[in-house]
Amino acid sequence: MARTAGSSGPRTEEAIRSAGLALIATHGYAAMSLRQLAAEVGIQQGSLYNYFRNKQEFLFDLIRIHMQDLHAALDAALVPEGGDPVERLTRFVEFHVAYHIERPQQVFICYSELRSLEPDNLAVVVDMRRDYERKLSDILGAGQATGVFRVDDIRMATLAILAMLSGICNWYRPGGRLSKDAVREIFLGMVLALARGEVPAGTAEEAPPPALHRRNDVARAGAA
Amino acid sequence: MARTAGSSGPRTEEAIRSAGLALIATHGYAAMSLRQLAAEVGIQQGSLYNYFRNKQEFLFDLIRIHMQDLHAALDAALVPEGGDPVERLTRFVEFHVAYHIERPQQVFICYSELRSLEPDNLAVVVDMRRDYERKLSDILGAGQATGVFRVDDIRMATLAILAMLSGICNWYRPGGRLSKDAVREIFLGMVLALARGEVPAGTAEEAPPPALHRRNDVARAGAA
DNA sequence: GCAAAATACGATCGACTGTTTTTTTCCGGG
DNA sequence: CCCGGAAAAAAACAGTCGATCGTATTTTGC
Repeated sequence: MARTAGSSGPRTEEAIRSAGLALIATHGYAAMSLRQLAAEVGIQQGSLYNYFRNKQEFLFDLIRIHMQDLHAALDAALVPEGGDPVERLTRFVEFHVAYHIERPQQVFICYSELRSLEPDNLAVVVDMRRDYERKLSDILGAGQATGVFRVDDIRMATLAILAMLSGICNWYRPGGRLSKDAVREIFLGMVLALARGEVPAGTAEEAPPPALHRRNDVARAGAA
Repeated sequence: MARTAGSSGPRTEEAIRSAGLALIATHGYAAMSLRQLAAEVGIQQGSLYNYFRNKQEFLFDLIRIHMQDLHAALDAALVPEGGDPVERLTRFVEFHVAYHIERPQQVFICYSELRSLEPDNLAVVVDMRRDYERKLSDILGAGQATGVFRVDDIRMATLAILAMLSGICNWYRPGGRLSKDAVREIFLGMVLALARGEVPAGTAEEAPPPALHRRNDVARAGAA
């Protein structure tokens, strides 16, 4: 036998993609064998090579396409460009949480399988991620300029926010205690609190925050 | 030839452990071959089996021992048990950042290689992590009771804080822009801001926060 | 200095790996 | 109806994998 009845290229390609996503997310790229993947799709292992040149290209495509989709979706969520920084940060957080919570497997792979990418492929993905981070940094910077945000260090705040938001994928399960909407609003509240900074009780709202735990004195102590 | 001159069990064991840590952190558990590990240590592959029964046990020991050390170190950092919640949270954050920033490889493995653990071993590690999380939750709960902390959901705040703190290991490099101490203080400030919650400008400091972005109405909308 | 334990070698096992090639069959457009 | 290209099977390749074994040598305790 050879070509099976009812076979269709695009349909098989999609099946390979989604099966590969699940297998890599569950067992990891290195631990997923192509025989396992083929069995999941219902074809022979050799036939996979009608759809990619090698295993590495398959992983890279999976990651690259997700990152491209992510960028496009974020840009769509952030138009119109106007709005004050609080509103833009709100839109960013609500988008990020909603998008990631729907695609936990892709997100997990994009973080945990970077080490499985060959150097050239890794460089491409790292650049895309840096662009994404910058979009958040720009919002924080704008809010810092108008005074609605008070973070010690914009770069640190960017990384902290992305880490806590992306971490949702590690524990959120549909049907859990909280709905997706609830999780989104709770995390939005925490991000806004973080961005607005420390305002200890008893301080007039327009007064600058006390020096306690603010950096600038210690920040460059160990800079290279 | 057989036993080599100058060979010592404990010394080899430590060499295997540290080489394995680096290899797994770099390439992943599945991608690390025992031949690679043995070559790094400078012994033959079969000799590794004098130090563990199989590859899985090696990974499990690596993770389990780290978690045990982590717990012991945290407990030591949190004594005496007294102190107000802000001080205890400060101690927790400063400990967590300092401890994790010194052991990025262990931390990375403990998060990313959980999927490589066999079910029984995984259950042990998950339990240990839950205990660790609970210690942070208890601090947040105490602060919530006295009113110094105002988070919408203690469980979410626990996960958010741990995610943003542990994320430091993913990007911190010695000799970077910020010293370890600076990173620690900046993240402490962000955690405190997050825990103290949203206090919009114009609100009296003792008045309860406005309902905007607070949960309770929406939290159980999709609960199972 | 001698016996027992510790340590490592070196060869080997069968199973599995990613990949290539050839062959067979089916699908879609003329 | 039929033919070219698409799709999959089938078989094979050369390596590598984790694991086991008997054996040789060194270290250690007495």
